[in-house]
Amino acid sequence: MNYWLMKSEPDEFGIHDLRDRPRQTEMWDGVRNYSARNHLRAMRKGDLAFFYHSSCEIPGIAGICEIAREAYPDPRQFEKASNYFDAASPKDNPRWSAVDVKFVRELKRVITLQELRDNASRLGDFPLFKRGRLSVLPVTAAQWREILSRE
DNA sequence: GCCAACGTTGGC
DNA sequence: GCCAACGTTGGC
Repeated sequence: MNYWLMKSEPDEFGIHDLRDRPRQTEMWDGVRNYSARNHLRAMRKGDLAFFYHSSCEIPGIAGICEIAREAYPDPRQFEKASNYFDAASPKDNPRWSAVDVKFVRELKRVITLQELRDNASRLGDFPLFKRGRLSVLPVTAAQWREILSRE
């Protein structure tokens, strides 16, 4: 099993929105960055992901979700009215992928970006700090455990 | 709202 | 294939 971190702006879609969805499941669409997309495609059903709140008052990890459906073509890329429409994406070889995520639980408290930074040495090479603004990124099992131990 | 850090695009 | 210009992300 693999671990991931997925970013979302809580004003748009936060961990509570996922919790309140029918079947507590939602399509994770709109990823328009190739390395993030490649991470989506590497996800397997049952993998776990940190649900990270970005662009908000207190950025950090707010909950845990599970990959409920593996990568499939993101329907938004073909919808002209969508912000995520991509006229250059071939119908027979869609450029962008989505997965379905299912709510697992909220964390007892948000583990903030500040706190993660303060403990960077214990996390080792953590892509959240480095690879720019990637919205979907891998987490090692050791990092997963280390972060949850702070809860 | 600013701006640094990246990623993407497109001219050459 | 280089790289400047441009766009986006996301913390602050």
